[in-house]
Amino acid sequence: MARTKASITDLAQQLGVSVSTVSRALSDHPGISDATKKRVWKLAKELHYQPNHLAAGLRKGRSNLLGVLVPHIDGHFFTLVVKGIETIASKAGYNIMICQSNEDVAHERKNIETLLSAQVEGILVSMSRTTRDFKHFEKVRKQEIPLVFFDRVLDGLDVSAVVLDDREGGYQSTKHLIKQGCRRIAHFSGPQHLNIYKHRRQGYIDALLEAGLPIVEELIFTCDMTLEDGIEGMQQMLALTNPPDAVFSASDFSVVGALQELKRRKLRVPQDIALAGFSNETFTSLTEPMLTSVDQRCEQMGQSAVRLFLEMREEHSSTFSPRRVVLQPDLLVRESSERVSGKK
Amino acid sequence: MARTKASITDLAQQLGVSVSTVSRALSDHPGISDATKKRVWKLAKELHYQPNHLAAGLRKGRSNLLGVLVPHIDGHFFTLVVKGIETIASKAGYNIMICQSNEDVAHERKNIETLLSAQVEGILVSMSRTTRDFKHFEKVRKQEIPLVFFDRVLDGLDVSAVVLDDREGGYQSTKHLIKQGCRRIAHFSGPQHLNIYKHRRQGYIDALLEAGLPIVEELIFTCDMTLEDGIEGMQQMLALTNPPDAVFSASDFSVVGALQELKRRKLRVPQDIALAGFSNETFTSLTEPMLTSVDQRCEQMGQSAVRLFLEMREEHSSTFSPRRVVLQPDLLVRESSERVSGKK
DNA sequence: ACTGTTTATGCAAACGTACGCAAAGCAACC
DNA sequence: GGTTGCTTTGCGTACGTTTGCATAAACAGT
Repeated sequence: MARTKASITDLAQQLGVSVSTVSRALSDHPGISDATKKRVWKLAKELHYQPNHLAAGLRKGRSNLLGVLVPHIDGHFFTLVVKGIETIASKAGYNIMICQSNEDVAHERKNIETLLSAQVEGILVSMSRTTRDFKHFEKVRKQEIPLVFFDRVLDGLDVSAVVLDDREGGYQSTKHLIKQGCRRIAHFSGPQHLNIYKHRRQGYIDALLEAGLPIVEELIFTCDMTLEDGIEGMQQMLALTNPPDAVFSASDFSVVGALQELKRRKLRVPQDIALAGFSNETFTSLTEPMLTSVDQRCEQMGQSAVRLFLEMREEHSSTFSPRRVVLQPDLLVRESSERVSGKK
Repeated sequence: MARTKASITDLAQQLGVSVSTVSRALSDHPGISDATKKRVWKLAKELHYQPNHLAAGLRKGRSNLLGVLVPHIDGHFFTLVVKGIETIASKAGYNIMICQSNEDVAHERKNIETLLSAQVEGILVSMSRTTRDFKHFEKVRKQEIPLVFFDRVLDGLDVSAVVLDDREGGYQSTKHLIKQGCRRIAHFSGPQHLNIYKHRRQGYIDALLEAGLPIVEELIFTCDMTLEDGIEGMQQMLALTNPPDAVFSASDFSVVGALQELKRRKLRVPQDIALAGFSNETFTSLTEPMLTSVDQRCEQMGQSAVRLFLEMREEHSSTFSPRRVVLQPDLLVRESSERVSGKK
């Protein structure tokens, strides 16, 4: 019948009341008689009335939209973060709009623009790998829209962010390896302009120093953290006159590469070389031996990011001071690093 | 300075022209002189003017929003589908709004409502596990909003959908196992009210029949497809007086369970028992032996879904007839099922 | 000097909703 | 009967855009 959607005005006309009355009735405003409310609700059902959030948003100056900008949606990490974000956001009455930057600053810039036009009330972002400056984010600030970074942040920038204590993760892993009796611990690290890799490496260094062990340059392999990089890294290490007795990799993928190479050479893990990765990817508990790794609290990270946004929203922009949430990593010891069969 | 966002009206006032002129200048309308356009653009930059999509959408009756409703965002499959969706959608100028039903019909209903209020121009949905009827989707249809299902669909329903040819996937896997010399092939299957599992099982049956092999009830294990289920299933199979010589599992998780159980018992894969899974999860190429599996074309599925939406959008609703896209699965043979070391 | 065409701009009405401010109706009170 | 107070409703306007139609100016052709 009515092919075009019914609006609040249609309801008003058919009921012989004013639009305001209908509007208020629909939102269960106290100043409307129960009789009228019921009439309105009834007709609304009949006409399949569908409130228009765009219009409401325009009028109220609110969109109930939360923007999320990530490098990409595949993979373990961002997926879980997004899940955490969606869960909390929807509880708070927000819908989320997702964009991928594809690890490209240009895309990132465009995405920011898009999100702003969509009138999002806040933006949660993890920077692309190629992002080195902050200009395009300044615009967000200027509009006084809450901006929360997660995981990937530009260091030394006064912004709200929720991050993992990557240094601690690196520190704990390495310390654990030391406790297992390892003395020459190699480290596979990633691009150093990314805070996460820098910090994981720092943790590694701190643990070594604390134990009075030397920092050996040739034991640190910097790469892109793929599985293939792991294979290559392992090959390099084994070619040394004095090979390591353990590897702490800043990524689970490269540690799997290392594992494969070791197996190919019939070396035993952890007896000959112990392994520890980072991220607690699904597959770490499916390999043989199972891989020690660090859980990044992905889902919690997403949740915290939303909560941070909600807090910022409450505050007057004058009072505003960027907050930072640091999540504690969770070292999961598995077979690949358990040399001492002893109890904990 | 200007703490509140600048609107098109502000631009108009400061330039001493009408709003319509500004509006047209911003959208590069041909009927506006270059001189004026430049003036407008310049001031827009200066004031950090940000177009308001809500307002524009309201006026134009378009939101450029595409709703996506999935059971959950974690895991391999939906993640990649969403990635595919986002990629194509954003190319077509659409933003996506994501909701999770958490495998719960009640949630699903609420999500549909939310998406409709947000004035999405289409909805891409994969049903929750607990959804058995279609009522809440009827509303979407009534509003003449393109509705596209993917992966999980109610059978026998006249809706647009993009699905994998699950029967073919099951058929190919089983046929492959037969070709490898297996004669007693077990099947781990999932909830039968879900079309995907039903079809994979059908493919399994078809392949057996075609090869003149009997369908043995005790070789079919129906479960929830977790890793633990896989372990249990394998135990049941090995307890048979006449155990199988291969397992085709409708999920990669349960096939890993099976693998673990076999290893525990020191049975060799694929020599004693060959294994094949489904979904091509990341870990399938990281286990030992690597697992044969079926790729579901996740990303392509997302892309096709968007394309289907775009087509539906073009058509007059009168001409409208639901289309169905069937993607062909891709059998990936790996070590776990390669008994014949021969060339292909 | 007249019409006709082009080019550049403005007017005003929408889109669907929300809300401040009045006003109407009605009862109760001194 | 006038004042007060309460409940219920309506009027009008605003949110920021877009767009059909009208207008004005400029210029060409006869």
